[in-house]
Amino acid sequence: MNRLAEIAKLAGVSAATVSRTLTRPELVAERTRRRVMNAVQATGFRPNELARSLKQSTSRTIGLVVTDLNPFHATLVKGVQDTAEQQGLNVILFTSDDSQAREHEALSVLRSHMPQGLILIPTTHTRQHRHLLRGLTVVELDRESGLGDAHTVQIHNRKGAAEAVRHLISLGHTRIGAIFGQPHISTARERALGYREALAEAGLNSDETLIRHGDDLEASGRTAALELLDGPAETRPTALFVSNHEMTVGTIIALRSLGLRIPADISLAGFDDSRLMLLHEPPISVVAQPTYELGVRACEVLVQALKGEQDVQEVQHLRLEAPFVPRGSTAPPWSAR
Amino acid sequence: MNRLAEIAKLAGVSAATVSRTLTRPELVAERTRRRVMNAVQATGFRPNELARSLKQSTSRTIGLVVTDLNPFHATLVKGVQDTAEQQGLNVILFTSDDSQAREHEALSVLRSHMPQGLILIPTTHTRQHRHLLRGLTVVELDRESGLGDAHTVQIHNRKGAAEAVRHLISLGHTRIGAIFGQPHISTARERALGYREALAEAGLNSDETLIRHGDDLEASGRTAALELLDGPAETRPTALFVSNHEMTVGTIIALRSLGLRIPADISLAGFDDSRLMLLHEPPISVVAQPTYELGVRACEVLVQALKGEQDVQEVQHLRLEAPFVPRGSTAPPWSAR
DNA sequence: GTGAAAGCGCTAACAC
DNA sequence: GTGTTAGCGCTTTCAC
Repeated sequence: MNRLAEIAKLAGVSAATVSRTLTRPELVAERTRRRVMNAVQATGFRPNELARSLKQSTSRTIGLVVTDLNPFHATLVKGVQDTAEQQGLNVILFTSDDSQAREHEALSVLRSHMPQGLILIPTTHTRQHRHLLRGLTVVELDRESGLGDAHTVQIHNRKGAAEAVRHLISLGHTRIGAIFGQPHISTARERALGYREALAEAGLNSDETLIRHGDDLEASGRTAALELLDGPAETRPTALFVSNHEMTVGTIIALRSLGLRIPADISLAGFDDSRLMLLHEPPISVVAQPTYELGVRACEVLVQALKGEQDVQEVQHLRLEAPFVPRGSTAPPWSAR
Repeated sequence: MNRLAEIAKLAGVSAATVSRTLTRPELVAERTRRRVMNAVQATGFRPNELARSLKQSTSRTIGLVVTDLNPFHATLVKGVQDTAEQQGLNVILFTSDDSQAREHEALSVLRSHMPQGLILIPTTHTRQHRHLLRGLTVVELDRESGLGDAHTVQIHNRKGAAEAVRHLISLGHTRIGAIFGQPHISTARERALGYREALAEAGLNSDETLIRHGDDLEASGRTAALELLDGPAETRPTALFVSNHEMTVGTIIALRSLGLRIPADISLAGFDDSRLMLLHEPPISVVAQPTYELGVRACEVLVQALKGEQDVQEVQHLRLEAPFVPRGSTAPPWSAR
């Protein structure tokens, strides 16, 4: 006998009535409802989600695919999770590591779980996995893949980057090195645009030899920084703008290994705030993403989209502010002299 | 028509044969198998996990309940995730925030998903949720709740803590303040034991006024440190041992606000390594947990337990080494003078 | 307002 | 080796 039937027997009603009591209590007479609820509470019964989802052809589950699980993503995930829980949604988590195979697997597995929707940090492979997203409500988080029908929740990347670079320029820097992520990722592209925009405004022409593209991981930040600083002090950059957290960490390590003092020998502006950035001596100036809120908003957008499913729903494109926070790591050039 | 039946029609076989081809291909004739696989590949078919799990009364899913989602947990989760994926297991993630209600909800929801097993950072409430774990293979990670039938994967807390304190003693410290988590949590208790053990070995009697208990969050570390250092320099501790990462961060912040230099004015030994600890100036001496590996091992223990389900299986209790890593934050007392 | 019955998509006896 | 059939535990018409 299935579990629902047990409760039914206990309460002296049919299985259908138990089900109704649990899902649409207004359809059930007050007295019956009470009897059923008593039986439910006494046994600690909770309907089998799998059976329910199978029957309804959709689950109370959403997928969350992140590209990695560093502190930035952890905060993102927490924002999504907390919000999802409030909505009675469960989260199945995947990490794509920016890999084609893993993203494919994640999306494929996910489909077989009939999720209500999906929150996804897209990768450069997402477009070719388009078919795996068919019929799913998708919210792209942090980056965007260019798929027209997905909602997006991002920050003002260009603006944030421009602010940081303007700040460096206002301090008197003219040779500002930059380290971005891979150019086919939207965040990297937009942040690079902001960098160029700020330079152009100031009448500085952007020198391509001062630009590097890493892969958003610490090691590539280190390598890129070492390359940028591999030259005589007279010609090398007097400031660096690094466009994500991990690569900023890599840059800090590189600067140490070169014995360069921040900001005396070189100014550093990073991206993504963290306690590391805050507690570093000196504290690192950063473009501070509202990370937790990004997660929350992504989930909210998803929930809203799921609710209004019937209506002709507008695709939402949210952009949150990511203010530049000047701290001790940025100072006028040659301040050591 | 259900999706399996579609494939069946396409390949000119019955649904059962498609199912067999996918789950136990050795039972199907070579030729048939090829025809089925063609149809499967052509359509990108993947069986509905919900239906499969419902039928089999168990899913290819495991639950993962963490107490929070800070960088330490993120690494733990990543270890679990990566390993689970290799085993074809999906992870449903929950955060209990050490709250009774949230842990209850997490475990209750989880049950309704018929997971194969559960990896759990237990809380002080876990024992009273015992009934929600019935029939589930459980691996307790990081801490232990004392439930006899759960596997556990932890570090040598006592040993790690003792090493750290011995190091401080060997530097000449005799008044060593300590900040632990709540004493009803196993890690806090064990680390406190290690602290006392090291003091006892050295013939130092442990002074209860030098001990504080926080809640493993940053703010409580800050508060506790401020309390411990609220006194004349002559009587206050010359070194602090803080038994988790977040509270160590809080302590660093407290020391800064008091204008105390590390290690000149006070030595600091923390728990849990991170880039923050490493890049801090000076780098913080810590008991370094093998965090990622803890996650991996927890998942491995779970998988192994699931495999050997039939046999009378021994309950596994793993303890990994957490070596103390001395760095610049610990030095002889009064080294400033 | 409630019950009977069908069926979500799959797997596993059991028959052939 | 393969097909037929029953059923996992629930929800949802459709009757009454």
